[in-house]
Amino acid sequence: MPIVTLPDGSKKEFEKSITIDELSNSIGAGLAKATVAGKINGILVDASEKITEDSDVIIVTNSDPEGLEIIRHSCAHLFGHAIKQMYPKAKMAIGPTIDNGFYYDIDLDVSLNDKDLELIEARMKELANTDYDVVRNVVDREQALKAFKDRNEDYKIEIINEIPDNEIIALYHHNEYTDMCRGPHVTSTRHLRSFKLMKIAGAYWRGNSDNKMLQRIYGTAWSNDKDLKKHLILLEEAEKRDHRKLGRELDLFHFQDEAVGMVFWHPKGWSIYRELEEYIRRKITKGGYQEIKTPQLIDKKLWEQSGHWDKYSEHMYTSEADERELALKPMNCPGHIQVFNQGIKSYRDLPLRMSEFGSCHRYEPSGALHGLMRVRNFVQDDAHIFCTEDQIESETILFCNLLKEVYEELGFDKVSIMFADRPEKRVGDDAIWDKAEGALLKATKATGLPFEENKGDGAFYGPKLDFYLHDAIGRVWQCGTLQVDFNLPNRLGASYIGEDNNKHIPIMLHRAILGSLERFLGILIENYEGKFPLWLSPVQAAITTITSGSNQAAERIIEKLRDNGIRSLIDLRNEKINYKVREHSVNKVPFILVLGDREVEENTITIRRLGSKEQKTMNVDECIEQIRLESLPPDIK
RNA sequence: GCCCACGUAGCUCAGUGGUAGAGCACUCCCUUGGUAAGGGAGAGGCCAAGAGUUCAAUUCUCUUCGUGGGCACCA
Repeated sequence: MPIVTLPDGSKKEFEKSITIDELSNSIGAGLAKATVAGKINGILVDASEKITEDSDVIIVTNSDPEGLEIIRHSCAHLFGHAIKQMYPKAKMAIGPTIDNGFYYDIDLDVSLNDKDLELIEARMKELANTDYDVVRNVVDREQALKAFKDRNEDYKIEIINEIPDNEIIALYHHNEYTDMCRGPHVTSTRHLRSFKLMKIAGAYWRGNSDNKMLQRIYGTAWSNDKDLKKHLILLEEAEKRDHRKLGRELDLFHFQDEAVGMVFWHPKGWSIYRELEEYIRRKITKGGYQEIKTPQLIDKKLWEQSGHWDKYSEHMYTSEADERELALKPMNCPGHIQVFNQGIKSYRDLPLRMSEFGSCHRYEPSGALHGLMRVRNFVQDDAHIFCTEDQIESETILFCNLLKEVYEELGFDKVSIMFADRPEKRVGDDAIWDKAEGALLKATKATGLPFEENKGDGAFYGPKLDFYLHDAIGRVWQCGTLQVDFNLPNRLGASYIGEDNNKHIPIMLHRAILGSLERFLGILIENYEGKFPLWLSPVQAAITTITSGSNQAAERIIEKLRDNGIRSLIDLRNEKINYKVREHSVNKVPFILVLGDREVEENTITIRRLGSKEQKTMNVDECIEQIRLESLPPDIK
């Protein structure tokens, strides 16, 4: 006679054991309809699970995040049901949930295409609409093995053999189709209504590139059609922001076959790039950094000494001259240590902050290239801080503050931080790693900023903090980084004379705020949808005339604009004002300045701002002064 | 690098086993028009590259290169 305590504290007593479904039925029809699972004493279970004794019970509905996750997972099974009907030879691998949906990896000798996806989706809908019951069945290992052996499901068998003995094995039966899962799952396919198969891709079995490549089908699933539609619209929005598309439309940059993965910057794109670089240069100069420049081509020997050759030689461009083997630098740190090593350094020189807008080449795998986001030649806003162990903390705090300031000024208010510790492939012994991790962890805590841990994701020479910014449509990008390095300075012979008059090896902090400037520009383009803040806009003002009668006056005004450092263009084409306004609006020019007879006579100009239809006529000099002030970079304003 | 798809004018895209078409952009002409496309004419393509099948290939097949979506990689 179980007594059920609900989240609101109310208690219900029952004559005999009841299932979650029965419980919600006893509360109300609306709730029963929405019930996808339950929680008994905090443990998530199927809605078919029996409550046998006094328990705290939470009913999980399709509007709960956990309920949605279950719907997504069950959709993966529904996909399995459909595909096995259509392609009985398909072998099912894994079908987990992911953000916004699910995927299923299958092994199938024919390759599926988009048309097939539509047909499979239609079959899924058909099956789901029969509202069949999904039946859960706990079995022992032998039964599970038999079930999948009978079905030729080699991958499932492999998975079963790896399930620990103390774990229960549950089968979920979708009529004739059977899948294996921890669950929970929906008890009826009536919950599976709002889904769509999205795309098909290759994926290695178990994520290992030595294994067979399977076909992965991605789907999105929601608890109702409204949410599904909302998601699809969001995807369209993201597509509109695609920096590759905007880069072409706004004439910012291009790529071509003769230099794969390397950017040809056009005047407008390069203008943004330079403005951003200058901004960072001002910020770090204020922060006590000294800028340097080191060679592109450096003898292979140095890369061997630093350990990069060993790890990354396949991803380095090489060249030969004077019977030397040279490599294009893939990063700046070894070069910076060479600069540090010139002359004898004292502890009084530390912390020494050395920065470079370092152009690096990396021979990235062809499949990794992606617009500006992943290129083979990029510039880092790189810097290395040579310091003592004691200075790690204060330098970390300084850097975190600087980084937050920069992100905020660039329009990113939300930043998250990840602390990554030693990876499997690494240099340096464990004692050094203990020291480095301990120091960085202590420093990170001292910043007072919230952070999460990311096990095993450190650089091969030291632990690191990664900084993630959140963009206008909620996407997250890793840009900034701070890496503690107890290894490289030693490998490359860096030292300073300490207070005790002995030689010491400095610690090196590798750090970047934007990461790759190319990639960061890509992020900015997408974040602002090409509508850059005024100070970054490649063209800040376009001056256009109503008729050719005002052309001379326009020429005088653009000269004044340029004298005031405002990036401007003049449009004297024999076109109607409508046409010109449209074109400059499409090109996302922040200020459209219109000059007609009236304005010329009164020495005024009419302003139209991007995104507004409002017109404001004002004195020419006042107008220029206003634009000038408004277009100052955020750190100068 | 791996799997799948794609590659036609500057851009967005039609199209066909008999050497190509639209819209926008571009050039010229008419138009001097007050805030998101005025009208007309013209020019523009080795249909990604190479090979094969065929009387004939932009179209079919293969290879290469590139792009896209994923996977793997990301110092």
